[in-house]
Amino acid sequence: VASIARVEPLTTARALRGPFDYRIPKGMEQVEVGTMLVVPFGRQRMLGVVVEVASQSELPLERLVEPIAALEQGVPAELVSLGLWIADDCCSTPARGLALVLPPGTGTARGHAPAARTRELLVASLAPAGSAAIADGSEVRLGGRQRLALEALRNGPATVAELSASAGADHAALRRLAARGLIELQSRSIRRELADVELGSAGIAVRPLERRTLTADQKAALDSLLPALRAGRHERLLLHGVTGSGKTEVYLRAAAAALEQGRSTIVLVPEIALTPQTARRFREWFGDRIAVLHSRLGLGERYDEWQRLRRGDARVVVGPRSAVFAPVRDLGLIVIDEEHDSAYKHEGDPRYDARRVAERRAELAGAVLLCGSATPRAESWLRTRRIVLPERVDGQRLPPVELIDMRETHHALHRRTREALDEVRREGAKAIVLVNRRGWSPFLDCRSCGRAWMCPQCDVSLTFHREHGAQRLLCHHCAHSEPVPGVCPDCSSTSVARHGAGTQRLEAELQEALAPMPVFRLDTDAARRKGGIAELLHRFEQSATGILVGTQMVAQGHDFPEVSLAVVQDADSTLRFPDFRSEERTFSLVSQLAGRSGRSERGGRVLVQTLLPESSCLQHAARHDAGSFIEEELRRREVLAYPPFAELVEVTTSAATQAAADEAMLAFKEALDEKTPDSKAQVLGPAPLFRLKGRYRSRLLIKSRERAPAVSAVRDALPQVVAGRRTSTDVKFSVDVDPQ
DNA sequence: AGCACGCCGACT
DNA sequence: GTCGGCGTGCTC
Repeated sequence: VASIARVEPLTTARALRGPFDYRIPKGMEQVEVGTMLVVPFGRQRMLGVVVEVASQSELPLERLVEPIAALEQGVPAELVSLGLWIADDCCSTPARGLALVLPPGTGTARGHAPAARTRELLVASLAPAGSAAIADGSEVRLGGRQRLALEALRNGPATVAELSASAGADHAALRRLAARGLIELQSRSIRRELADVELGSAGIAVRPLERRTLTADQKAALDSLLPALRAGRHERLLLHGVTGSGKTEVYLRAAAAALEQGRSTIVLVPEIALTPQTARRFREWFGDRIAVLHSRLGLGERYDEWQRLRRGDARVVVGPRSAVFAPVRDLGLIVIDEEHDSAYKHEGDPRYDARRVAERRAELAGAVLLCGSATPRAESWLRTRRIVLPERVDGQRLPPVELIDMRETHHALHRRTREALDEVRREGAKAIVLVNRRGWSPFLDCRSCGRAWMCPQCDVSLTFHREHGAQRLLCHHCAHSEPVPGVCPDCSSTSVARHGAGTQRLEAELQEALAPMPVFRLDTDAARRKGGIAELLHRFEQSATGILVGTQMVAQGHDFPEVSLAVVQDADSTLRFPDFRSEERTFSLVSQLAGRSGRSERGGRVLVQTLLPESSCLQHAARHDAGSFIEEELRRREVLAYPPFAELVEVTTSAATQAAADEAMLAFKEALDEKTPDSKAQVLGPAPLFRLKGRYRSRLLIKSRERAPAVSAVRDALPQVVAGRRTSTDVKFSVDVDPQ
């Protein structure tokens, strides 16, 4: 009789090694893999997920306790194993892996799932005794952290999370302070913030499909998928098609074919902002069998969509990377649109890659994986069967790309670029200008003593921002912001110089130079304002003429037929990045932007400003030759033993001091060496990383021919160091398998 | 991660 | 003596 439930408690602790066994009482029916249980755990009660149901336990039965309750809503078993696999694959914890697949609204909170739109927050405030204690500190004995916490609270109440960031005070320290009556702790119920705006390009009209019949290429692509789709056989396919070659049409037909077999489809897009427009295309075909799933839906909405998918009412889901965890019934197809996009990599713990998760899920479900891109990753090119869509559906040619040598120029825009923009104005057309920097100027210095303005929390220079007359210096890595200096604090000189040009400055300069043509700015600062991206793009589309200035966002997925000129202001900004993927990224960015131009009747052109016009990735991009670029890139990576010919695992430590970060890293490296005495894995570093949000960091890179042994060595060494060695408590480890 | 236990320095 | 910070160990 199966009466034991193996449960993973939903806690983030690294040192905790589950699963833990619980005795299922007679009355508690329907406990299966995926059931969520409220269980007693030590002195606490905690939410956990059943990962296995067994008839026996290694522990004597009388040591086991019974769950307190079972939640109504659980997780499909298929997703439980996917979550646990991610935990392993990314060197994370079971709880964090499982958190990815839980029904919406089921946090990692203790107790029971918050059904209401509230969450509990522990808020600390200074008690009268505490204020007195600060006034004459000598009267009370306090630890360093406690003193810091008390002092921080003088500015008003704060949450535990805030205090641990500012004063390093943890729950335990605060509870002791509370026990002594120096502070008060209150559990405050706060309303979960709900997205009140419809996201994405709500206002943008969908152009009717030019053609509902497939081109010969599209048909060939589809035909090559159908056998596997109909047989329920796992297969991977890379659809390599230039911008405008009709990849979406192939996705639609493939999803329709899956649906004919009674099977569901997951469609992944790189960004939430791209969800609505893709969802709309699919809705034309599939009506209300479409669901949309992303983190900015309100909790209620998200829960409803999740339920519709789980019940099988909706059979096609569109969303960003997290939609790969959609609880669909009978998965038959996963589509990954713009598969090269780095947004598919999740930047929190676990640092999963939705493309890899999709591969795994499709494989387990016997589903077809269909990836599409105009600029595929070298990895996919090498490992996936490929089908080419060489022509644009409208029969137009790709626009000519011109590389402009910036070595002789001191302006942000070359004379030829300015002339081309002026021509756009005269013709009443539209242009897109890609500027890879937010703000006005990326750095400031003092003309007389050379002082540079840096962030006090991070080792980066502050960016000068100027918008609507307001000026600030901002750090792009943390929330730090300070007023613009009038004089240099070191030498009292009043001559402070701003260097370089960002989106704000280009916007202002173009506004002046090209008046009365309207200039629209698209970057994260502009997107945050009311209306957001959608409204901005709508205004650009509605305008008869105009310039769209912005960061990478302008290169993505929005089609404007009247754009006849695309400019990359500084193509080297991505190339200068010290990273083996920088060439691929640059190639892709230039190609994507080129795809935005030249759909107009007057044709189009692309200008790429660069200090390195002879660089091979720009040369290939100028010829629209993705194939040769990738082949060359693959040869280079093979020689240097980079992915896909090797696997990289990046381990980072962070701490309040460099010494602590380094020490922890050395301890880890020792533990790792013990795990892999004879391995062929190469351990590079540790090397210090630049300081971020007040935390000093250290980085270790492990390079290995095979992924599994490297990952498992790291996975074994981690808890040993975290739990065993007495590295100072505030050291944090972070592991990134296959960093982007 | 939480939570309790127990060691040991600091102060009555 | 006692108070309280801080290190250590455990959770089915």
